[in-house]
Amino acid sequence: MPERPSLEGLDGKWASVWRQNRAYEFDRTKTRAEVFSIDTPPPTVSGSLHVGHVFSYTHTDCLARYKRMQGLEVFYPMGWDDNGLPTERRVQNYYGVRCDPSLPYDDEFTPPTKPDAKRQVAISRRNFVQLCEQLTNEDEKEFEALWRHLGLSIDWSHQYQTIDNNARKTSQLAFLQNLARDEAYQAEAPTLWDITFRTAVAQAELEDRERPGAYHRISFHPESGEPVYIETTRPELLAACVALVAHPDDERYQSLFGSSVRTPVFDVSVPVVSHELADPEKGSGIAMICTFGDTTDVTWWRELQLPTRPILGWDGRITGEAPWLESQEAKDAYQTLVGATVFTAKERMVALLQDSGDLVGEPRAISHPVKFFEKGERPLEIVTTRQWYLRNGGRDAALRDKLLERGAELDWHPHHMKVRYDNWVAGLNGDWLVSRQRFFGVPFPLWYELDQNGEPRYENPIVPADESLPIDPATDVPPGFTEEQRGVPSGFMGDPDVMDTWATSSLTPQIAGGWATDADLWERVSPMDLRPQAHEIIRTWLFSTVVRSQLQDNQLPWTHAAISGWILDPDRKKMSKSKGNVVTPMALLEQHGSDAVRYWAANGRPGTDTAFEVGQMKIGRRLAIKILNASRFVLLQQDGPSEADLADVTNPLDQSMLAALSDVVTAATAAFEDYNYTKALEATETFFWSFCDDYLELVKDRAAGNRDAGGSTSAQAALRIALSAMLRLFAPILPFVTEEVWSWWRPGSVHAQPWPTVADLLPPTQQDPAVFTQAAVALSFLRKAKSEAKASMRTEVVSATAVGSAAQLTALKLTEGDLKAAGRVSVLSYADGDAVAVQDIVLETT
RNA sequence: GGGCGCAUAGCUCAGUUGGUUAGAGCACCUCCCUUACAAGGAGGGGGUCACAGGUUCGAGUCCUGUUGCGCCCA
Repeated sequence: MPERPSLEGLDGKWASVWRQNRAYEFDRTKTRAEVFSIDTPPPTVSGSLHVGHVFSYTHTDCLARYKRMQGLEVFYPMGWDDNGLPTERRVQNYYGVRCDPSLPYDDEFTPPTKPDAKRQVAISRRNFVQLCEQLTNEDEKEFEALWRHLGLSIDWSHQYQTIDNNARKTSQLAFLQNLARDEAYQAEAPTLWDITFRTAVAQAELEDRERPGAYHRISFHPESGEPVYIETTRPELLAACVALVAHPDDERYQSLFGSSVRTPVFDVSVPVVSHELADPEKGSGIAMICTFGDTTDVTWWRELQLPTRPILGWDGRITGEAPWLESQEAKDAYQTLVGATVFTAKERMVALLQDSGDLVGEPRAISHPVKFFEKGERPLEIVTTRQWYLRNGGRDAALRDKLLERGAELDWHPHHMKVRYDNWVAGLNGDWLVSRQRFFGVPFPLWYELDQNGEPRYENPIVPADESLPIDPATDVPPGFTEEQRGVPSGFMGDPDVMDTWATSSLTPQIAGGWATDADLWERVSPMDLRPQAHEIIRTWLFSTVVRSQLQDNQLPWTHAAISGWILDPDRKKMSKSKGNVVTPMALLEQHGSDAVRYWAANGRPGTDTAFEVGQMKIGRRLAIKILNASRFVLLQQDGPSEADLADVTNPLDQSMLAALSDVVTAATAAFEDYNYTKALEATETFFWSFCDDYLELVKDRAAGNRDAGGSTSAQAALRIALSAMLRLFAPILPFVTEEVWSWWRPGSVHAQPWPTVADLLPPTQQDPAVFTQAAVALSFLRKAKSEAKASMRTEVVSATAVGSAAQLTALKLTEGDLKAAGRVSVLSYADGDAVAVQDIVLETT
C-alpha cells in the first residue's frame, strides 16, 4: 500500500495486467445456462473515434462486469464494421484512388504519396479491396487501444471483422438458406438509386431533406375542349409521363376519368385515372405520373398497372431511347434532352414548353421534402434494375405481425424505445433491398448461365456448395465450368453485386457466436442475452437482426436490448464532426483517467441523451481519489485479525452501518438487474460519501483502540467488511481504482469476486440503520455550531444537549462514546424533542 | 402531418405505487491546514417544479389542453 496513493499510471498498469492474464477470456466449457452473452455492436471503423463510442460502450461494460460478478460466464466479443460504403469512400479520399473493376490487378501498386481528390487514380477491384483492408486494420488497432485503455472487459480472443472470412461465409450461407427457403428473391423493379454512388439504396438508408423546387404549370390537351393544367416540380420527366391522376372524389375532374389527353411537346396519349393518393390540395389537384419521379409514382404505376417509359439512366442523365414517341417533332424535341443531367434537362424542357406555349405563367417557387441517400449529396432518382430482396414483412402481413410479436417479447431498456421498432415495422412499404452495386463488400455467392447470345439467365442462379464458402463469383468458377467460359456465350458470369452492409451486420450474433463455423460455441451462447446499441439504429441494425433471426431460427436473437442515448455538446446539440465540437476520446482518458470518464458515462441513464460535461469527469476523478484515500485509512486500522469476521461486529453503530450498507446492496442489485447502472452507481456513491464523512469520523477514535478492545475489534472488522463490499459495488463502474485497492490486501482480481449480498453484511446481532443515520445527524449539528462560530473542527465542546423522541434518544445513547469523541464533546446530556438535533452547544473558548 | 421523449436551483440532473418543510453534485459565499484525503473538509444562500385547467383531504408526481426543445417516422 503506497504512502500517498494516486491515480497516476493505474489505467496502464491494470490494462496490461488484464491483458497478460487474459482476464476476460470466455470459458467455453460453460453451458448456455451459465453464460451471459453479449452481441457487441461492431463500431464502424471507417469513422473517427468520438466520445459517443466511449459513452455507450462503457454502459455495456458496466453490465458485463456486473453479470460476471454474479457468477455468469460472460461472452463479450468485439467486432469491427469495416464493410460498406463508408469504408469505400474513406479509402477513396485517404489514398486518392477510385475503383475501376475493368482494370487488371497490379501487384506492385502503391497509392499516390499526395492524394488528390480531384484526380483519383483508377485501380482494380482487388487493389481497391486491399487498400480497404489495409486502412481498416490501422483503424481497428486504434479502437482496440482505446477500448483497452477504457477498461472494457472484452474477450480479445473473440474478435471479428464484418469483412473477414467468417463474416463472409456467414453472410453467404445465411443468404443461400434464405434463397432456398424463398425468403430471398430477385426482381426487376423500380429502385431508389443514388446517381453519385451509382448504387441502389434501401428504405432504411433514406432521409428526407427540405429542398427548394418550383411548380411548373403545364397544359395537357384532351381530344376536345379546354386544356387540363397540371403542376409539377419535375417537368424534365414529361417524356416519361404515362398518365394523369386525380383523387376519385375530386369533382373538378370527374368528367375526365376514363378519357385520354395528349402530352405537350411529345404528343403522347395518356389516360386520366383516379387514385386516393392524389392530393386535391396540392397544385391543381391533378398530377402527371412519370416512370419514375418519386415513390408515389411507383405506387401508382404498380397499383394502376401503367406502362413503363423510363428516360433516366444509372448516371442520372436522360437516356437515348424513347421508342414510344411517334412524331418526328417529338423525337427531335427529345433529342435535345438526351445526355443531359436532370438539372440541364429541366432548363431545356422548360424552354421547349415555352416555345410550344404549354408552360403557363412563371414557375412558382416552393420548398418541399426530397429523398436522399443518407450518405449522398444529390437527390435520389428511381431507375428500373434487377435487384435482390429479402422478405422483411414489408409485403407480408403475417411476417410483419410475427416481427411485431418478437418486438413485444424483447425486453427493452428503457421500455419506451420499443415504440420506435413498432413504428418502423408498421411503416414498412416493401421488402429489404439487399444488393448494392459496389466493390467492397460481401459478394452474392451466385453465378448465372449465359445463353447463346451471352445474355444471363437470372431465373436459375448457380449456387456453390456450402463447404466452399466464402466464395467470390468474380474469381471463383462454378462447378462444371472453366475460367475460359467466363463472360462468353453459353458460359457463365458471376453476380456482380455485393450485399448491403446491413445484410452482414444483421448477422452479428451468428458471426460472433460461430453459427457457420463453430457449432459447439453457437450452442453455448445463442440466443444471446443482450444487444446494446444506440437508439438511432433501432430501425436498421436492431430490426434487421430480428428479421434474420426470425427467418433463420424462428426466435429472437437476444432477450434484452439496452439502448444508449447520444452525447450532446453543452449547447444540447448532437456532437458531430462538421460542427467542430468533437472531442478526442484518448486525450480525454489521459487527462481525466479512465475511471473518471467511465463515471461520467455511467451517469448517463439508459436511453437518455447526455451532455458532454468535463465537470462530471472531475467529480468521478475526485471519487476515485477518495476511494484510494478512504481505503488506505481503513486498511491502516489493522491490528486485528486480517480476515474480518461478522461475529466480531458487536458495536451497535458498526452493526447499524452494515445494515445501511446492506440496503445499498439490495438497491444496487435491483438496479443492475434492471440494467440501470446509473441508479446502482448513485446508491453506492451516496452511501460511500456518508461512510467517509460520518462513519469514518465517528469510528476513528474507537478503531484506533483509544477505548475498549472489543469496540476496536468491532470497528476494524466492520470497516473491512464494508470496504470489501463497497469496492465490489463500485467495481463494474470504476474497474481500475477498485482493482488497485483490492490488490493492496486481497489476492486475485476484484472483478472475479462474487457480487456482494445482504448476507455478507448482517452480523449475528442486527441493528436498525437509523442508529447510524441519527448519529450522523447529531454530528452534523456539532459541526454546524463550530462552522458558524468560525471555529476549527478540533474545537472542544464543553457541553451540549441531544434531543429527540424517546426511541431516538435510546438509539443516540448507543453511539454516545463515538459521538462525543468525533465531536470532542465533554458533557452530553439528553432532552425530549420532536426530531433529532443537538442544542445548547457550548464551545470552548481559547 | 403522425409518434416518442423532455421541461425541477445559475449549470448538469435525481425525485419509487400521489403523502411532512422538493433533493444531490457543480458553480457561488463563509469558515477550517483535522495524523486517510487541501486534487481535502465543515457550513450557508439559492427553486411559483414550463403554462392553464381538472381529479383528490392532499399533485413535481395522475388526467386534459397549451407552449417550447429534441428525436424518430411520413
